[in-house]
Amino acid sequence: MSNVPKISEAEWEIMRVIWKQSPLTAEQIVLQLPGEIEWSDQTVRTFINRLLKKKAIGFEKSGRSYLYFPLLSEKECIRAESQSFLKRVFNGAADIMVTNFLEETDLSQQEIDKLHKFLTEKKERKTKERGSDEDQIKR
Amino acid sequence: MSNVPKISEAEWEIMRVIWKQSPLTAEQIVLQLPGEIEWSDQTVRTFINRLLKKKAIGFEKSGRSYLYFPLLSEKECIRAESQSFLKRVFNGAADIMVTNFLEETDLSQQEIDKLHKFLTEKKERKTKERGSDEDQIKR
DNA sequence: ATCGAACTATTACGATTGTAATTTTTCCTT
DNA sequence: AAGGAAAAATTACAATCGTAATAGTTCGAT
Repeated sequence: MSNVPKISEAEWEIMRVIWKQSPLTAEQIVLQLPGEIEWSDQTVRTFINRLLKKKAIGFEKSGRSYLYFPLLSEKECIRAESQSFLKRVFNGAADIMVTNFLEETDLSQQEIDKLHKFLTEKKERKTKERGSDEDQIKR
Repeated sequence: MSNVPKISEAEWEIMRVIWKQSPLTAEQIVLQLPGEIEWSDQTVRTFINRLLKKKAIGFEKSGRSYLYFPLLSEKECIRAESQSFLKRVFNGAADIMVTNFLEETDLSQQEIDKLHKFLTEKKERKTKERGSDEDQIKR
């Protein structure tokens, strides 16, 4: 499992479009790309082809053109990239990484609240779990 | 400001060593690399040279060899890489990214507590700040 | 059946990266 | 001063990436 190929920066843009909606033709993908991006059609098609070669997307024929759709889920790609980033930059220490982000990023009040609540829940869940964990260890 | 060059995965390993302690000779760097890494001396020296070219590190002569030291701080490199990762994978949304990490990573009780506390403090600080912020806006 | 527009596929090319080997320089030792 | 070991600098080479241009193919209209 988890043989996710490396998706390059440019390819991520393509994937994001396809994940949001699929299947799409190459032309539709070009149209759906964020406005800031100014790639020639050919460039986009190159990226599409590379994603095909990497089996990150697939296609089915439809008239003269192809309809592309994802073969990898956004979740698994995010997970793979996150792992790689974590390892590269933080040597794998997720908590340090999160702390750093919290320190460096200016989150809004709402965002902080949301995260705080999320952690409160996670704390509780974890506490409850502890019983069964120990059972398993003791076994 | 913030013209941090791109540090490749392999180069990060070198930087981590130099950040932990410097200045170091090339040989010392080789020795300080984590055991899992099995690069030939020449490979390491190639990476050192690339880091020199990128102005990520500098050196001073010492006998027949050089003593290398960082020109970029760990903090600024982490910040740059984090920004790039955030943009590439989460399209810039820091809160989503953190939530995702919290969901996906199996943090220990202690780590969760620490983060929870950190957020509690951040929440309070933010609340206090609000007064002066509004003052400034109202001004 | 044919021709052209629209698609896809192939090729290009310089930069960066991982991984070294080879060449050049430079102190230290004799 | 000379020779050699060790360090640094240069060169190598295939893979990936950004950025296209060009070549090949195919469907639809005449």
